[in-house]
Amino acid sequence: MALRHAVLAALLDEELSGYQVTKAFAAGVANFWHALPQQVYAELAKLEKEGMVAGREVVQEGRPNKRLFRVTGEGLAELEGFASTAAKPAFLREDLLVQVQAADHLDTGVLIGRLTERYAFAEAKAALFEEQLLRMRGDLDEAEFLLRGARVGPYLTCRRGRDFERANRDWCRDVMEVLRARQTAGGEV
Amino acid sequence: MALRHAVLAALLDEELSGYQVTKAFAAGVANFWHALPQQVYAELAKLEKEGMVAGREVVQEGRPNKRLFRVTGEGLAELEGFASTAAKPAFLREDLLVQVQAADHLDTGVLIGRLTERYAFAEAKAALFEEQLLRMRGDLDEAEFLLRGARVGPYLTCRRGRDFERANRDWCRDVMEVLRARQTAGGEV
DNA sequence: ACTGACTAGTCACTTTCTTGACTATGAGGA
DNA sequence: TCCTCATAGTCAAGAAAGTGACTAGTCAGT
Repeated sequence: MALRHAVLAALLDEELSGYQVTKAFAAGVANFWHALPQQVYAELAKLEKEGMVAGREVVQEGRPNKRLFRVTGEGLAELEGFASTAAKPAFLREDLLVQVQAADHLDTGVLIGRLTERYAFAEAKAALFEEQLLRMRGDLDEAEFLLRGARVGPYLTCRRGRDFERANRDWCRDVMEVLRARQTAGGEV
Repeated sequence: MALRHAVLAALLDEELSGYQVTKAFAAGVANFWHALPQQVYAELAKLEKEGMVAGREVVQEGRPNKRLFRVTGEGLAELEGFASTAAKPAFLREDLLVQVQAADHLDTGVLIGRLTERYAFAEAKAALFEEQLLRMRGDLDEAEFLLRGARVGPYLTCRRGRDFERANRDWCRDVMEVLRARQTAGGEV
C-alpha cells in the first residue's frame, strides 16, 4: 500500500491534476515509484474520499477541464505515519536478471541482444535523471544546493534513480564483456 | 509472469525440492527475484502440470519425504522463448524512496531512523552476497573464474545484487549526511 | 518435559498491477 | 479534409503477487 504514499509525496510540493501526476509517474519523476494512469486516478479518488487530498475543479478554455489536488492535513499525517513505520526493503526484480541467471544454458547472441537494449535504456534514463537534477539545482553547485536548497527530497531520490540506472548500464557492459570473452575462449580450446 | 521463469532458472543447475527453491528465494540466491513459499509451490505445481518441470518423489528417513524437480526440454524452450522477447526494465520501488521524496515535509529524526535501518540491512545483504560470490568462485580469482568457470550466470546476477545493496548503503549514508548538515545549518541561521 | 528451530508443504483470501479499450476536445500538419 | 498528437479522464477484466494461518514430523537444547 505504498502507491497511495507515492501519490501523496508527489503532491506535496505542488498542486497537480491527475493527468499531471500520471505524467510524473510515467516519465520518471517516478524515480521513486511507477504506476499507470488507471492506478493513479483510482488512488486519487480513494484518497479524496478518505480526505487525504482535496480536489478543486479548474475550468479551462481550449482544453478539457481538470481537477487539481493538494494534500490535506490528514494526508500529511498519513505520510508521517508511513514514514514512522519500518520501510520494507525492495528487491531487484528484473526480467534481465532472470535471463542472465540462465545464461549458461541459453544462446549468448540472444542474451547480448537483450543486454544491448537494456544498456541503451539505462544510459538514456540516467541522462534524463541527470537533466532533471541540473534543473532542480539551477545554478547552485550540488553541495551548496544540498545544504541550502529549498527542497532536497526529490533531488535525493532522483540521484538514487540516476545511480541505479548507471549501475544497470555498467553491469550490462560487464556481463557482455564476460560473455564475449567466454565465446572467444571457448573457440580457442 | 516472470516468477515462473525465475523458478525455472533456479532449477537449471541442480535438481531441487520446492522447499529448497523456497530457501533460495528467501535467502538471496534470489538476488534476482523474490517470492514466498506459497508462490513457489503454486508455480511449481503449475509448471509440472504444463510439463515444464518433472518432479520425482524422494523417500527420506528421519524427515518428511520430498519431491525433487528438474527442468524438462519444454521448460528450457520456455526459458529460451522468454530470453528472446524483450525484457521490461524494472523500476526502483522502495518505500524508503517515497519517504525521502517527502523529506522536506517530514521529521528528520524519524527519517534518519529509517535510513539507519536500511543502511544496516544493505550492509548485511551485501556481505552475504560477497560470501556467496567467494563460495562460487572457490580458489580461482574473479577474472579467471569469469573466463573459465563452469557456470557464470548465477555469479553475474549475484554480483548485481551485491552492487545494488552497496549502492543502497552508500545512498543511505549520503542522505543522512545531507539531512544532518541541513539540521545544523538550519540551527545556525 | 517443554521450547524453539528446521524440514516439507498446503489452503484460502486479498491487494495490487497490468491489459485493453473507450469518451471527449482542440491544435497542427500533409 | 483527414490524421495524428496532447490534454483529461474512465471502465472492466484478469493475471500476478502478497498475507495469514495451518499440518506434521525431527532434532537440539534447557
